[in-house]
Amino acid sequence: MVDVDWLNEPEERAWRGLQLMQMRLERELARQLAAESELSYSDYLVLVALTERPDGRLRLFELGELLSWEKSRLSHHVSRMEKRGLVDKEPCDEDRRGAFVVVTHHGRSEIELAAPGHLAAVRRLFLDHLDAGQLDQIGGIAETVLASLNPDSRDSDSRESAIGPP
Amino acid sequence: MVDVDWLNEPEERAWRGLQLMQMRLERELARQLAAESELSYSDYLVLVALTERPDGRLRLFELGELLSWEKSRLSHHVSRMEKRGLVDKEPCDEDRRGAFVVVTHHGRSEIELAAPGHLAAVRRLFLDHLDAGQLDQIGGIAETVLASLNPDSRDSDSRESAIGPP
DNA sequence: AACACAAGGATGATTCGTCAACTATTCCGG
DNA sequence: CCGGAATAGTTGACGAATCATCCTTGTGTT
Repeated sequence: MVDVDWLNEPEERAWRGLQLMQMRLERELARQLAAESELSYSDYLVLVALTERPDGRLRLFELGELLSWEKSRLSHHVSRMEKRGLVDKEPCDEDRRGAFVVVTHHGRSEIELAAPGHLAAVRRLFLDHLDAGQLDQIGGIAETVLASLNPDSRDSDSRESAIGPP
Repeated sequence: MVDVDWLNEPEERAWRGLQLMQMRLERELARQLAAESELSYSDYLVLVALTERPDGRLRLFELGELLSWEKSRLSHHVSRMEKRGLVDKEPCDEDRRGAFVVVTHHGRSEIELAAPGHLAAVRRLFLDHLDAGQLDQIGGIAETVLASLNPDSRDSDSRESAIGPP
């Protein structure tokens, strides 16, 4: 009825393909992690971020920014992980509102256990199908798109609320 | 400690970039849909699949395959959509176990209302940053990866359970 | 100093997705 | 025609994500 600016064929192929691919990959990886470790994919991402730090610790809000997670999700998730002994929460002295998340021994051993299988799966399901040029293409595209999403001081879309930006 | 076959730089850039990009895009699109319509992103996908059919109807399992959703998720979601008057469920005569999902008037009008804004967002956030070559690259990569994921009669990874395939 | 306001997090209700188990029908081999 | 398997879909329980709200501490203004 209404005539809309639909996607043309290559656009649709790229967009839908990407979406479907991503969903299937994540599901497959989640499945693999669940099967071969005690970690969910989310757990894995948190632990990766932490273990990449030399001291294995991050402020909650830093972790949230790294993962692009909402603070509420992060708070809930970290609490669950804490209950399972994968991380600890420690108060922060410099800013007494804040807290650190610290990976525990158990957390480290779990991710060291999980990583090889996970990485193998990432290769098998995804990376192995790409050549170096494609890898680069993807990397570049992702960077571009992410950069455009990022609020590098942008007013996002405060159209009619452009009343009082001090 | 354990030395694992970590991703090298271009691999990591591509893989993490893609993941992050996808998450951010979906969040942004979900946000946009929520703001400008009554539909969630999932609702939108269901309605697109249905309205692409000339008769606006699909068997549940067909819909499930199209979206790559688990049947349980689909069942729950369609029930919720039915309660909101976006779709109907109709029994199937040829196979009396089965059922059709049919888009309603209301469903149609909601998606016709939502589509322009959504497509505009897809363009603004994603497609506009790509040239034709990149579009093609992405499409091809997605196809390849999806093909390798698909169980075209494959035994997936039944390694040691290769005992009794009748 | 006193105030409002922003930032870092936590919490509880609700919604959504997944898992396992279940019903009903159809398919197929004897 | 019968009995077991596979298929279509539902259901309930649980884990996970989101939303709005709230509490505490920092920051900045006057």
